Amino acid sequence: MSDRAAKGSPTLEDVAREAGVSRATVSRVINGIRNVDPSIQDAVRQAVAATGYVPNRAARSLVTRRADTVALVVSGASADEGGAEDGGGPEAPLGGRLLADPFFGRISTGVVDWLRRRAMHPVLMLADSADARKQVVSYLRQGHADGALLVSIHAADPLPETLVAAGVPCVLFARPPRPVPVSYVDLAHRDGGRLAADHLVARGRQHIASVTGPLDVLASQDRLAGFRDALARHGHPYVPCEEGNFTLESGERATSALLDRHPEVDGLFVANDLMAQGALHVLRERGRSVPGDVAVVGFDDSSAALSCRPALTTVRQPIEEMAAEMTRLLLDRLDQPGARPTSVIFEPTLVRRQSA
Amino acid sequence: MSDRAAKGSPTLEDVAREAGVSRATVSRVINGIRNVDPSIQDAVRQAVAATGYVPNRAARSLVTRRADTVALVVSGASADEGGAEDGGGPEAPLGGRLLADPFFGRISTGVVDWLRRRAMHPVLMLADSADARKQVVSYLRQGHADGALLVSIHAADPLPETLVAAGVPCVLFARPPRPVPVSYVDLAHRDGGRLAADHLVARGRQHIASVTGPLDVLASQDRLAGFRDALARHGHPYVPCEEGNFTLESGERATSALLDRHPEVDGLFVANDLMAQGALHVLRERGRSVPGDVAVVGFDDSSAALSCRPALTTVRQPIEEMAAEMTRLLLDRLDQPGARPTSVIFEPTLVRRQSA
DNA sequence: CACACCTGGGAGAGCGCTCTCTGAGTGTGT
DNA sequence: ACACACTCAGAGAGCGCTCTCCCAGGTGTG
Repeated sequence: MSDRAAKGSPTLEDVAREAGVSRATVSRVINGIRNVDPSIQDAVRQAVAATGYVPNRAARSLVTRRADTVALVVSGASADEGGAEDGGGPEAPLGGRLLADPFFGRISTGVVDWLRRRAMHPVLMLADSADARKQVVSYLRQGHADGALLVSIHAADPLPETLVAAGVPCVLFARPPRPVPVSYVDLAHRDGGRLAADHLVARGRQHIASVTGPLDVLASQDRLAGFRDALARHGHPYVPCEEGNFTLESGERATSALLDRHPEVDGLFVANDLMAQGALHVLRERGRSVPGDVAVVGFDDSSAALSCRPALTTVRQPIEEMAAEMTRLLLDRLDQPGARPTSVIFEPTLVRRQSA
Repeated sequence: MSDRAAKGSPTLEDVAREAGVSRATVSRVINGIRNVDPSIQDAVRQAVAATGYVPNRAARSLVTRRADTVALVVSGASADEGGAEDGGGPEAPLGGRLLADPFFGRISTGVVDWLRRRAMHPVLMLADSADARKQVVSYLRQGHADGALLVSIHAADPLPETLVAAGVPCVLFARPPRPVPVSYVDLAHRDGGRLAADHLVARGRQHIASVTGPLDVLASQDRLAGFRDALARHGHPYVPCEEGNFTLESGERATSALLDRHPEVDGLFVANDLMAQGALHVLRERGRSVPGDVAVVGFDDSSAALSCRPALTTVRQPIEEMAAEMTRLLLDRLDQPGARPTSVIFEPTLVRRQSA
């Protein structure tokens, strides 16, 4: 069993000798079996078992020019970069916000789940600075991975274009900010905003406002646009807004500001659950009951939605399924490099709980 | 720039021709420069730039027998396995609890952060079933990764022993349940328990109880043991306990049970922050003020500790640093395979907030 | 009965890199 | 003056695998 430690693991050659056939035949049996006599197949398989043979990945990759690995790149700006940045609110002491975000956990769950059916596993890469981005590109160009799953948040992120230009097959999570010939999965964020608006109106709310996500993020813009459109159709021409940056603390701050300016608010759409949790804190402090005085609708259906009291009514994003689909698209792309880019858009759903 | 797509990227040979030297010399320049004339070094570097050369990882790995990659294995039982399992509480709808846990996010932050200084990146693997575990072992034996960082939760997990037996260099996060000659990092969980006990006593609490983690997890046992020992020293011979499984819902359930049996409780140590959040919910429902009527101390200092109201006083586990150290140990091990296994134990600290 | 055709298996040429070995050139010691 | 070390660059042998030939033997056809 510990041949490996012993003195170099057995090679194809060893197996071939053991089975009394040629290297080529063993190779044929191990990969898709093409025209090999069943009795010889058996002999080879026995020899493999006897020698404890495991194919050497590097040698195979060298000739097939495939790594059988994909990169999962989490991209976003960090402190050393320009662009919209939260200054490290109360949830930042953990350092490296990107991976600590439950959002990322849900994505990797979906990715890993799908990949391992093909005995593949993702290489985790963080692209949070110009340097890191360079590293990612070079890593991919070295052929260590066949393609990339790119989770990019900010609209200013150059990585999607860079990778596509470098000829690296990739699939994005979320529509690229500028048009790029690349596949992606996304959520119909506008529909999500509409769902929230319809629900608040159905609950009889008259003074409806929103805490938005950072407006340099496409998803935030779309959620807000969908929300506004739907409210307009319900006869609400103006929607008070305050911008947050998806952190708990920013949700508290934005909600406070909103209530100061518009104390009459009785319905609130918050662009993610974490900020919605912050909104609940502020409302409680101010003695406003939820959903009695103010109904609150969140977005994501993350674990935060369940750990609040009252539990959040929220717009669910099927992140795991989206991540799985993203992975599927990349694998398809690798199987047939010629294919045209595609996009798959998922529909959000409203999850009703106590807050609205 | 898109040489790659063009027709096979340039090889060492191409660079050598361009620079007018031999392949070997180019290789010497590209790796640690050993005895190469400065003027020739320049020529080679220019040729590299001119051709856009990027070394082929597979070819290099084939001869060096190093993959320059490590695996980050997250191991734990899942529904299809025996062993202590929560039935999928309210936080489970996301599927695949393991990666969605913020705990994992913090670990990967620490790992990635350290690895990329060496231009390395982790391959993410989930070992949540016998099949998946087999896949992990085979993957490592194929030489796709040089070693493994193993985050294993349950005491019954066979993976640590399997990997060590297979001769795969690895480092564990948390002490292995059975003695195995392997390096690991861990927290002084007993000291954490003691910290919580001392704090509750200092706050003048007389009736102190605990919601524990699953007792098949070493860390849970140790936290409880340390807590009990310290209380005994303070003259509290008996500590009412209720077992949870680290989920919010189990924290609620355990706290309810505890309060039913011991309504006099005025100090509570909960073995992780998520369950502590559940405890706060129950206390609020029962009209017990925190910290007035009951003081609550959590464990971890996760983001949950900050999103509660009142914010949790908690025992901080420096997970990112522990993960970074784990990574460092593995890299050391890879650099000098002969070295003896080591262990590094981190000290917890008490973070005081509102709940106690 | 000669010819083409198909099937199953072996021989061998690389994939792109590293690294040892060899040898030419340049100093040093006696 | 010669032997000796020492420095630096090239030649070339693989690492373990895949895959394209190519050939042997069996089957079908005119």
